[in-house]
Amino acid sequence: MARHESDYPFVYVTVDIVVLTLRSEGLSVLAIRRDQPPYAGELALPGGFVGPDEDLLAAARRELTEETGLDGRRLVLDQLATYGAPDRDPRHRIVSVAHLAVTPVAETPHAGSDARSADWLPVAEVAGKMAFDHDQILTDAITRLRGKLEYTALATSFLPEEFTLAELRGVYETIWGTVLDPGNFQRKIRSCTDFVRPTGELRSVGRGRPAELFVALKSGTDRLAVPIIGAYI
Amino acid sequence: MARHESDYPFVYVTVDIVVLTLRSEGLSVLAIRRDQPPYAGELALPGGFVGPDEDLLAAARRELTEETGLDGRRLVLDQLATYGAPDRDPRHRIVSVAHLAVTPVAETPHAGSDARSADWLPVAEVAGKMAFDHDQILTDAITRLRGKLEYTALATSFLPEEFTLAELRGVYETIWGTVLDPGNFQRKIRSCTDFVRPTGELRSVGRGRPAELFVALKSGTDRLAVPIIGAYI
DNA sequence: CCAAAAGTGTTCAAAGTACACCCATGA
DNA sequence: TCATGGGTGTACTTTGAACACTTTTGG
Repeated sequence: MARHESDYPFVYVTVDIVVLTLRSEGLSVLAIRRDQPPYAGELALPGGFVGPDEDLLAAARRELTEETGLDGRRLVLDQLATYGAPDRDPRHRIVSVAHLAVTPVAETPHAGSDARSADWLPVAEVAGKMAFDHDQILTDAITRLRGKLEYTALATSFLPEEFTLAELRGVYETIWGTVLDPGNFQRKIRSCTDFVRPTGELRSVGRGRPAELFVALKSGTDRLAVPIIGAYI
Repeated sequence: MARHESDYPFVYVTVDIVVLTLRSEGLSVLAIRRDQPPYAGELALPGGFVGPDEDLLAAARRELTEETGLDGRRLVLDQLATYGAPDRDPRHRIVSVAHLAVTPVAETPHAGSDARSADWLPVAEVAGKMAFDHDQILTDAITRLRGKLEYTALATSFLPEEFTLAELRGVYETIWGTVLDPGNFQRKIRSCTDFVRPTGELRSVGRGRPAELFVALKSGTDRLAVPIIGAYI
């Protein structure tokens, strides 16, 4: 602080949100198609300016609702990282606080202001095609997600309130890109006393023995006492 | 983005840096005593405004040098989190991007502009006594540090270029607040092929068999193939 | 020689892995 | 009854924890 702070230029501060969900096509991200320049017509993450008296997390939640109409109640949202390269936006100096959100099988989003469309797109499909530095933000979000699956209850945030262990296993398999042994997975999850709880009800899906239903004991970002698998990859 | 961005107010963006090192008193943080209001005379983290065309990380490195005179070369620095509660600074709306830095046994810092003094203080001594939301930032930094020791090479950043395994073990013991078995630690570290490399030289300190010297194979924030201990706490 | 710290060996327990096997359902 | 997915049993392997023991120095 060599000079007084009023000598320093103001900066625009925005929030961007990487909303992830699982669909039949795999891990998908909520992307908007920009209506206005710069990058008009290109894909981008939902986001917008932080209000003058607004907390960063509140701004992220508000923007998400405004731009996509997604209901924020069962949504898990927390801060990812902040991106502030001087040339990341061609118009102004904009520092953006990126957030990571996870939501259960998604309602269809509807485009809000400033966006031609808002849609779920498989992450493989949008990779390398986003405006600004949003490709980097998406990459960082997925890396963070893979890590968080290990030591938090985040996997349950991809599922509805009640789910089977096969569905939970599918979350890990899709996001980690691995195949997990159903029997060992079952034992591992049931042995964690702070992760999920069986409801006692059963659900029959097509052929096969009906599966027991479970509910999550923790919210998405809460830490588990024991990590779930033990190795990244 | 309901309105055009120029309708939105500007925000001040700063960087704050939690610089940590190990001294005889334990884990210590670089704290300045503020010269100007608000919070004049109180402890705070070094930090300052981001320049108009300056990257966030570059701003953190510059501020650290300006305010404390610390040489940034062997310093490991990366982003921690961003703090933006509307009332976190009584003067203006300030969003601060906090950074975590780790440095080997420290030179004495000298106070720079806007600070009466800059000093290493044990973290237990400053806890609960800092200006703004800097107590929270410090707490978050230490939590992050404890986690990063597990899966990155960060522990070596607390040590000079050459160190013994006993010194490395001391880093983990101090920061985790645990006692580790010297024999098991030795085997564990030597079995990681991507963490440290013995130089072949020995160093004798007081009594006891001389210890082999090691150098780090990775920079502080690089991920290790195998986590070091296996349990947080 | 003795104390102290470095480093190695050995044993035991816990956790993860592989896979065989039984259970319950729909077609 | 057969295929399919849920769930359990079990043997094997790997990893970590505890601790005895040897090595190498300074006093």
